[in-house]
Amino acid sequence: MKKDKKVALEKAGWRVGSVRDFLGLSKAEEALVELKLTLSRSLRERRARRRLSQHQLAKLLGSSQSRVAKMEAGDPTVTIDLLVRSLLAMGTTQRELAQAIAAKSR
Amino acid sequence: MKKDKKVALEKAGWRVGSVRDFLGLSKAEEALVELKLTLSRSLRERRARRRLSQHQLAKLLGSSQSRVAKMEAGDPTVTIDLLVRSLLAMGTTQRELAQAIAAKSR
DNA sequence: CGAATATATGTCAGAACAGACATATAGTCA
DNA sequence: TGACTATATGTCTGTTCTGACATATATTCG
Repeated sequence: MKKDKKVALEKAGWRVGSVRDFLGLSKAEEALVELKLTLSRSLRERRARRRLSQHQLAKLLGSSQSRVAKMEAGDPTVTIDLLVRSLLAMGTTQRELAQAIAAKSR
Repeated sequence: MKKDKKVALEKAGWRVGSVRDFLGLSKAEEALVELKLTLSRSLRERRARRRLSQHQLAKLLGSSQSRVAKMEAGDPTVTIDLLVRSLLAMGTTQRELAQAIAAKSR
């Protein structure tokens, strides 16, 4: 894992490799966090492309500005579910979603 | 989406074929259900490929046989988060995940 | 500077989900 | 048939997530 990424993860409050005693799980957790970051960035990009404020997007999603901020910040309390639902609600297709995930967004 | 709507949808048999908006699902909800089905299938395929029983996989994931069954059945109580975490725990890479999502089935 | 706007952060009650367990169903084989 | 194995389904309870709210921190503009 790259240093800046690890810093970003720690900043977001993640404790990598601490939970279960299953061998591959810490690696899986890492992958999960990466995926979340990918989706976070994708969400922010799409919002920016539409020139929506967090407040406007929140209204569109039936959520709140603070939660949108947390989605984009990769906050640990935000699930992939919420991120994906938000992306889909913005009109992202499954294929586009796949592309975003594949690209890992940089 | 409301849970009772999802339940009603399942009762109507949406798992077998194309998901349509005959119950008034929005495009985003439709896409979400499709995505979950895609991930469900992918999970089942990967488990089958490894010749693991649901019980074995459950133990590997730190979960239970019943939850694995629900994951594969696309049960409404199963989130995308759980599906993705399971796939990643099985060693699926982000790129492979993207491919699975892009393919939609198969 | 102060007002306006956008974004970030912390907290909390209620809602949704998780694993676990019991149990049902289905297939296999002796 | 009955024992065995795999999978499906229903439900419970503790845990986690969510939207909402308050509030802090930019940033812009007059």
